[in-house]
Amino acid sequence: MLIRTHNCGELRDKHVGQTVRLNGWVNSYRGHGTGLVFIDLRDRFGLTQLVFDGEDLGPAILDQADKLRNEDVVAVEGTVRVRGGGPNPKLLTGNIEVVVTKVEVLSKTEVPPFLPDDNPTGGKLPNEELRLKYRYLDLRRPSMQNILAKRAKATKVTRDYFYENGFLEIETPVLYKSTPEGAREFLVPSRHQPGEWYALPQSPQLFKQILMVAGCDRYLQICRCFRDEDPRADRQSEFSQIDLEMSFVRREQVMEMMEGFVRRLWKEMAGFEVPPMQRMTYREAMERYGIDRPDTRYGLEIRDISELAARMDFGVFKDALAKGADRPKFSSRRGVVKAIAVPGGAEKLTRKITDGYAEYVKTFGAGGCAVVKLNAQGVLETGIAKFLEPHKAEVIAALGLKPGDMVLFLADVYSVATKAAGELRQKVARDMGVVPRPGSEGGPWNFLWVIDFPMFERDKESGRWIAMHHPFTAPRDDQAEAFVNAPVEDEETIASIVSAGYDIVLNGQEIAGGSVRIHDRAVQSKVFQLLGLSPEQAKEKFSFLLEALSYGAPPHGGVAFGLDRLIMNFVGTDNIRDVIAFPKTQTGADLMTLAPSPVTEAQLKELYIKSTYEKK
RNA sequence: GGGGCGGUAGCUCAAUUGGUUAGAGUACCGGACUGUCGAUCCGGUGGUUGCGGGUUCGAGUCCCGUCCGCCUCGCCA
Repeated sequence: MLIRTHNCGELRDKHVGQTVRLNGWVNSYRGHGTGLVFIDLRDRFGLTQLVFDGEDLGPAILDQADKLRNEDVVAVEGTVRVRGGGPNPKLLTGNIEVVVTKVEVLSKTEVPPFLPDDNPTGGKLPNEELRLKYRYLDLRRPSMQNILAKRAKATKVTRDYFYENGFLEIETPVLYKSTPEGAREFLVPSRHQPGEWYALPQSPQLFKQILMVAGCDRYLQICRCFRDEDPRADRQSEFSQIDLEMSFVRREQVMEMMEGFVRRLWKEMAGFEVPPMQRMTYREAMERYGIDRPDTRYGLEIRDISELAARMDFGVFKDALAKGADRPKFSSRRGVVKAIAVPGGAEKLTRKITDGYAEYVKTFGAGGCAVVKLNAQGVLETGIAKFLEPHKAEVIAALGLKPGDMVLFLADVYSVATKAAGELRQKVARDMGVVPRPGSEGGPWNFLWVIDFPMFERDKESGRWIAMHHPFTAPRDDQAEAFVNAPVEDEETIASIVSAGYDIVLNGQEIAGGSVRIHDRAVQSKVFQLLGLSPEQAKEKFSFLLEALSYGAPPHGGVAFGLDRLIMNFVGTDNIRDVIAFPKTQTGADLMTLAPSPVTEAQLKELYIKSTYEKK
């Protein structure tokens, strides 16, 4: 084999005159019959033009060139020379070409179902289903190679940063104990213990805490996590986290370390200097943006106008406000009226669009969305104008309205109105064109800490308390005493306790989340009590952790970053499958390997399993 | 589990109100061509319209079911 001396992206003017060997794939063939053939040779480093020149070398070399087709794998030897037909500025190697003297076909290809071309004729890539089936062909596209390279760089920067800061990279088991709260788990049967099962970890949460008890001090892992829930455009059932944990810290130390990491990562990946990150409480985020991961790159903030709305003679508002009126403020079941003022919306948001909003908010459980315009003459128009008219001055003052603005109203219980308003705000922002392009295209990267999450929330179905983050999340340091002393039935106090948790939000997307963990047994017992776990039940589920914590646990805390989402930001895609080498479909299938697939009866028998699935 | 969109040549798409032999570009095959770089020019092969039913004189088109993919609600501590 003609082993390469260079790759296909590195030859320049300075190599002219040298004899070189290149290996790669035939990217395109441009023939000129009996005399001259051009072939672009591709590897992941670039393209180099090869020339088969009949004048210099006689017809034999052209016979060989004629046999080559797109995606054949070849090795060539030849001489570098300045291009005879002028340079091609589109290629890094565009000043030179290699005059081929020897060709070796390393691997002849079948006609591929599609060519790995980032700019195919017609401008559209083959559909994703086909590209996933032939993933190895799709990954040959330069842009996919670029993504894989960026991902590799991001994980290297990650390891460098945390290694420099004293973290140990430690692997934790993939076959693990089932702890069935949280996401649905993937299960793996045990051959040695008939009827018993492993679970694949939703995250290495408990192991990393135990590593702190084990004296590892600082732990890092770039790990695979598994959650058997329906995927989305930005979510796979099998995904990667940058997972870490630190000993002898409180919230500030973890946040400082994370911010340093984000700063380093963005500098190296995007050349962007991350400014000091602002902090916002969960409550403020919910009030102003209706979501716990607010996109603060634009305004359109949500206002609570419940008091004003109560005085309006409008049935929809009155009915909503009557709900749970005796409940405390921010109670999820207390009625509220929320408003979003849209500057310039009167003109831009047509009836058709606002009708669409009414439909849109229904998907989040809201009944609809009332609309009013303040026209260019300063007159309230359309929708519910007549109900607002008697309170016009107050409405204008409360929402800071100017002629030409529009207001969208949501009236419902707090949880529904807030969520619907938050989602609607983002949709309106897209429609109004006020969302900046992602940072990879020059727009701002907007980082934000969200802190002071409630420790507990009521489960929608059962009505029981559930941990908002997970049951090992500590209360904020100044809240621990009040928490331990609060009676279980003291709804208002329990609901007001905030945790020592923190999320990093980037442009409205949660990219990391974590917390300081409980290392105090009184606090941990109280959490279990609230969650309705008896000491026996807690012991059965988490005995290994509780036992570990009882043998000298250092105060500790940690965080996990969603690696796939980080990479999506650096490559500028909104499709998570683009940043995973071998992704799965929405039904968890791998279209290349055709997993999942049936297994033999013998395999099942060995695992003491019988399938009850019946073929239709 | 619910809602929406899609599936026509290897690929990207078209096909009037249900109406002749389902077309185009590209890929592929053959031919021409000595400076191309999305090469060009000429010719050709290529179809179970995802699958199964139904309505109709007639179905790519309408109806029912089903499979697959995507988006989304629920779900994702």
